[in-house]
Amino acid sequence: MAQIKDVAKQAGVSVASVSRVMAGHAGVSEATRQRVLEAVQALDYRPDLAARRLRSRRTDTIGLIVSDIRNPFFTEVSRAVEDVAYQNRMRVILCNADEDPEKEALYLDLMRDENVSGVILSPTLPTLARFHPSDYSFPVVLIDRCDRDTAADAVVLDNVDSAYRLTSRLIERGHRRIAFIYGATSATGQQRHEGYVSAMATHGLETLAKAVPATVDAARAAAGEWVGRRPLPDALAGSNGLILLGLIEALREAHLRFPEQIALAGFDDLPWTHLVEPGITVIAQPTYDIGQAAIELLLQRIAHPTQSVRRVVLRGELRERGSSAMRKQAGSGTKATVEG
Amino acid sequence: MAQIKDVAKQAGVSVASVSRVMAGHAGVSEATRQRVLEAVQALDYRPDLAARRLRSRRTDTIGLIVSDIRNPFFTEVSRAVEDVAYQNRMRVILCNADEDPEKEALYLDLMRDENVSGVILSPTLPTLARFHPSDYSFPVVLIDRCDRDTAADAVVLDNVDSAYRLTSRLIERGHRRIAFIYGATSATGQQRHEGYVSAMATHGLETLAKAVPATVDAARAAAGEWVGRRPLPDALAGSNGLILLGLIEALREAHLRFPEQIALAGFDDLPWTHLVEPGITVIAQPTYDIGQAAIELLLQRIAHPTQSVRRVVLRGELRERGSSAMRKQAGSGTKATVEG
DNA sequence: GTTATATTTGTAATCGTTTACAATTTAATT
DNA sequence: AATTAAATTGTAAACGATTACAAATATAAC
Repeated sequence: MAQIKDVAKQAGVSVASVSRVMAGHAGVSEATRQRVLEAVQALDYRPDLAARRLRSRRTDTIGLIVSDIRNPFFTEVSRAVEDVAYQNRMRVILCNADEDPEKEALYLDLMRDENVSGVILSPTLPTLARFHPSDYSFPVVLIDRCDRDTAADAVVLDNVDSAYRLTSRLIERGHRRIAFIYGATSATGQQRHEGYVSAMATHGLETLAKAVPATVDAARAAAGEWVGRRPLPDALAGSNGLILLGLIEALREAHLRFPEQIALAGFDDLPWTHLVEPGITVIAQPTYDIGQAAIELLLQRIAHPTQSVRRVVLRGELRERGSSAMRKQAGSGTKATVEG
Repeated sequence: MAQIKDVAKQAGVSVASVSRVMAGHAGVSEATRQRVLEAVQALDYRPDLAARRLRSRRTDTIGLIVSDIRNPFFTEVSRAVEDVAYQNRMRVILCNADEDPEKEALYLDLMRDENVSGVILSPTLPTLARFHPSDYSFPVVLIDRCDRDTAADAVVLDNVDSAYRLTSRLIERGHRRIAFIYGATSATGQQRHEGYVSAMATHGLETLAKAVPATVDAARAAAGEWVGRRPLPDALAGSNGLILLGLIEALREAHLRFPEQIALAGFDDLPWTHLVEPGITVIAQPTYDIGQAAIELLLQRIAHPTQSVRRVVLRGELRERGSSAMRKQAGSGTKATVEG
């Protein structure tokens, strides 16, 4: 492997000039710039990153710690982060905390070791509760999960509003007894619950909510209890994609059809929400935009460490499909049977 | 930040001893080991990775280049890779090539720059066609996609066999005119097509196959042609999850129900395959195992650079659900209507 | 108690860059 | 042409670890 001194010799200049050209620094004449670039080409020189990072004390690397890589929300976010980061000559280290606070702490430690320029983090609840930016040696941008009073850069959905709108739509469609099953282990679940409660209160309706661990199985079990009792709720709503999946499974187990026997709605517009007949009404998150906003916010923060704390709130989009249809009305699609 | 010499001073030993303790090398007495560890604790010392990597010329980092991070297959693989890697004190750089050969080449270049210990790669077709391990400065393990004659470490599904079994099952169920829509841009699509052709030939049946770009839209368009014509095929099969999704959308558009009017089967057991009534018959890939096998193979290769080339072939599991049911028979589930 | 051997320790060179600073060249001004 | 200022270039000292190699110490063998 060619080194910087080989290039310098070949180009007939000093190593300093080569370094300056490689880093794109000013203060080097066009003539030497050309000669250096030629030598670089000729020798296929690539600067040694370890040496560069040691000396310059910068890594141009950012860390992305997601709570669950299997969640399509985070894969889409990570695509955006990666795209923008590489456009800005930054590397990305992607870590999956699997909703485990210990793993999360481990990865945050690792970020310190790697001396990253910054981190994008979707924190677990305990980490968020104790989160202070000053505890970290690098700037942090929170995504997806953030409390109202967390003093940190963040990019989040308008969770309360979105849940309010989703619930309101169910109410508009004639549903009254609306059960809400939400994730107990994340800030988003709590905030979406808040929006649900608020919408129910506005319309003078009683709430039927239950907090569960954010897994398909827990949601199915919880929903199983609701649908096993009589009277049935008019509608079931879930605070995220996994929970929604659990709700559907519970309905299938109980041989209940939606929307004829019980309506359904939730968060996250996953690939299957329009496939499951007659389609499921959801709040769609602007996932790519969230990632993009997060990395841009982080790059700004890195460039201006003292600028004031910013919070970007993006709006969820209500996508209404058959699952939230009016009660006591025949399914409008291909199904022939009405009310079991 | 404490440095190695601070620790050495605090512990009353030389920097060499500290280094040896940190690296877990032998040849240091238990007494000094303890004193060093105490000093490390006291000063909260963490070795500088850039310095270590520069001097030792090792990064203990592996690269994982996946073709499409949105594909659940790859997210699951990446979880496994990450788990095993971190257990072995290795870092992972995850890159998403988005099925774009140029991006892929860029990332492979980046891996060289990062001086990674090894790379796990699911190559695009052009890269695979010209793939020679010796072209890279690091060991490479291929996953998911590999030709029969590629001389490289690899972990793949038994694509031909799995497709053969899937097709055979459709034939057993009474289907004769089976259309197969497969991805033209990956080795897996081609191999699964081969298995389909082979099964059809074994049973003396004519093939109805079409290669498409591996996207939902392309699959829907292609399937749209089949289902627009008469006579209808008896069954539709797709070579991966995205294509399967396209097939279902095409059926919905044409108001065709499965399995009553046309049967359906495919690859990849995604979260929704059992939700779409009456469930879709698929070949499930052991995704986590594939990732695990890949990283283990890579670690072995790193430890023994000259060992002979290995290929791990994992078996796909046929999961039969309602979508492949016998022709001319009423749906056995909740649906009331028979044959449109 | 010597000698030989094995184990443990320390010194100092090294990894390949960046960058402060000084030295030089070029351009601008008088 | 002399002087000053600006732009360019080069020299050499970092950056913070690892690791030959030599030196010192402990252990074993006789």
